[in-house]
Amino acid sequence: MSSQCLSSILTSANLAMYQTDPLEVLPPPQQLPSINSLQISSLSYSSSMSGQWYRQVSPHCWAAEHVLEWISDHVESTKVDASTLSLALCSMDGPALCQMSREQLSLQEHKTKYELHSLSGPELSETCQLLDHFLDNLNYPLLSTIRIGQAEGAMSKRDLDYRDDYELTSLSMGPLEDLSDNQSDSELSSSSNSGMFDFSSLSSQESGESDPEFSFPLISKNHIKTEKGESRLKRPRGRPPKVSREHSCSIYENHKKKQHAPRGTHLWEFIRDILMHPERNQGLMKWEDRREGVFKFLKSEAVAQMWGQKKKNSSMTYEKLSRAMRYYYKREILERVDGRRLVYKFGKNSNGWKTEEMRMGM
DNA sequence: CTAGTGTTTCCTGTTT
DNA sequence: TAAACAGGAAACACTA
Repeated sequence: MSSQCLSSILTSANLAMYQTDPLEVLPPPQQLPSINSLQISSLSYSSSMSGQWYRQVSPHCWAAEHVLEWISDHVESTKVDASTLSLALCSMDGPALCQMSREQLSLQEHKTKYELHSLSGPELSETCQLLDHFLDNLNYPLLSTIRIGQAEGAMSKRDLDYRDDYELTSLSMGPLEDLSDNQSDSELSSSSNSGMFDFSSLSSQESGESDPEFSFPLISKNHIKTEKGESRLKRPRGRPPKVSREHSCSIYENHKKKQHAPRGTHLWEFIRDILMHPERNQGLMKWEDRREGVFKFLKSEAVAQMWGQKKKNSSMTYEKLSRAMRYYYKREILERVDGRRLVYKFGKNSNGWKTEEMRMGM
C-alpha cells in the first residue's frame, strides 16, 4: 500500500463524502490528484460506517478528539501509512486545524517524519506509548483506527490480491502491479513502503487509460466462477499469512512487538465484564436469565468493535468474535443455547459472573 | 527453541 | 434474502 502524504489525503476527492470538513474552508489547490480505485472502494466502505458524529458539527467547533477521529477516518479510508502523520495533529482542535493551510499540513508531515527518524529507541517507544495511551482513553465509538497503517503495512500479498479482487472487480485498475505469482513478498513489501505517494502513477487513471499488460483481474487457476458467472479468486482456507515487516516503516511496530497480552483479558472475560458493569454496557448486551448465566448480544457489531479496540484490531466483526465464542463450547466456558440467536450461556468453566447470593446458593 | 493456548481470519454449508 | 450459526483449516501472538 502506497503511503500518501497527509496533504494529498486531505485534498483528494474522497473528501466529498464528508458533510462537514475543515478543508471546505481552505482555498482550492492548484492541482488535485484524481481519485483512484482504492479511494473509491474505501469511500464506499467509509460511507457505510456509522458513528462519524463529528460530521454533524462545524469543524470550527471540533475538539481534539473530533479532529483525531476525522484523521482516523481518513487513515482508514485512504489506507495511508499512519506513521507519516504528525503527532501534533493528534492534539490539535478544530479551530487550530482550520487555520492550517494545505502547505502547512504537508510541511507538518515532513517535519514529523524527520522528528520520528531522529528519535532514539526509548524516545520513540515513549512517544508511541503516549499516543497509544491517548487513543486507548478515547471512548467508544471513537476507535483507535490510526493504527490502521500498521495493519495495512502488514497486509500480505495475498491480502492485497484478494482484497483488490473483491473490492475492485469492476473498476479500472490502471498500472496496478500483477500480484498473481511472480512478485516476491519482499518486493511487494519494499514497494509498498516506498514513502510518498507517487502522483505520476495516477496519470493513466486520470485519463481513463489502462495498460492492457496490467489489466486486472487476471483469470487463472486460482479463479472460480460464481453463481452469477463472474470470475473471482478462490482464496485458500485459513487465515492468510502476514507479510514480513522487515521493510515496514510504521512507528507502531516496535511498540507492538513488546506488547504482551495481559492476563485476564480473554474474550469471555471481556463479555462478562460488560454484563457485570451496566454503566459500561450502554445497551450492548443484557442478561436473559441472570441466575442461569444466559445473556444476549443486543448490539453484536458494537461489542465486536469494542473487543477489536481492546485488542488493537480495527477489523474485528461479530462473525469473528462469534467464532471465538463457539470455541468456548468445547472448553465448557460457554454452553450452547439452541434456537436463540445472539444468546449464549456461561458454562461451568467460566467464573466471576455470579452474584454473592447465587454463590451462597440463595 | 518448541509446544501449547487463545484467538483471528476465512471459508463452506446450514438454519432461522 | 440476510443474518446468524456451525465448525474446519490455518495463521498469528504470546506464554510456559
